[in-house]
Amino acid sequence: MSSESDTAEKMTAALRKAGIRVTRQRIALLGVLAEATDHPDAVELHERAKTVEPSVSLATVYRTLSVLEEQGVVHRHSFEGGGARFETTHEEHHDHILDVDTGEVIEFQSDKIEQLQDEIARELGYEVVHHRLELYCRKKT
Amino acid sequence: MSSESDTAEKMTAALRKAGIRVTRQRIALLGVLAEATDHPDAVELHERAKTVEPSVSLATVYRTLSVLEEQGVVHRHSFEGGGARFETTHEEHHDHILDVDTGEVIEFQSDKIEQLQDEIARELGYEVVHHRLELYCRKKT
DNA sequence: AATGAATATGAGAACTATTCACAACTGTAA
DNA sequence: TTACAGTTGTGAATAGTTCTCATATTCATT
Repeated sequence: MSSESDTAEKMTAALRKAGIRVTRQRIALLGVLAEATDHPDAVELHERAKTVEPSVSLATVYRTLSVLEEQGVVHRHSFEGGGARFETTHEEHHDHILDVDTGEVIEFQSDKIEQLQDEIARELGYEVVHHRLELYCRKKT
Repeated sequence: MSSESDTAEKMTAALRKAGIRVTRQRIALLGVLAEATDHPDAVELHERAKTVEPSVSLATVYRTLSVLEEQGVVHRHSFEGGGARFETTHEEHHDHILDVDTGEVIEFQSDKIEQLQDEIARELGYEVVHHRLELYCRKKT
């Protein structure tokens, strides 16, 4: 199991390797991303980053998130309602259950579904580049 | 197999039954929705509706689409990139493949995937209210 | 056909999430 | 330490959608 600082360092290394500058603002954002266990949006990440590096602007948060997404170190999700939400890619691939009452996000993973997706695409002459699977659920009574 | 006017009439009936007024603008929109075989967005639906009823405004298109969604006669999709796109609910439930190169939308249906989704949710103490499954694909070479 | 009351409409302002333009600043390789 | 390309904050701009409000329309009742 890797620590938050491990995760942040790995992301930093990925940036350096790609010739992308590691600025104070980016360090702050990488830090909050690494320690986030939820799926925060850009405004929330901005709030958190400001406690570390008060100068960070929201525009920079957005710009940096796009850079990080391009570098493959964060994933952007667009769940129903509200803006995009982010998480680091240091975990295994997974999809999401959204609790429609509480807004809670639960991660799950199903090889079978992934396989079926590939099969369906293949039969239609396609290959899956990426997918989006979200289950909007309610707690069973 | 039902005709476009059947579909439009069913939608009209649903509105009447719910005590919702059937206006010229709504008739125009229901018409274009019924005959659409693609997945148009609000602006596109507005264009099409204007050819039938020139007075329709974009605001009314949006308002009516929300009403129709509440009444369960249209589905709203938020595919990656761009705004919401709509289709009538007169077909069987299905999910979508999006061709990442051409933007083409292909419909597919998989009972197995649906079952697996229910299973996964159930194991975690949830029941699926609705889901979103989109495969972003590229044509196989 | 006329009435009336609630509902729907068009126009444009407002709003939300995000990106852009640009002048000033800063990380990094030399 | 310098040089310069990449990055930043600010505020303006954009896209998609919803809201406000005065006017117009639908439709059940007469």
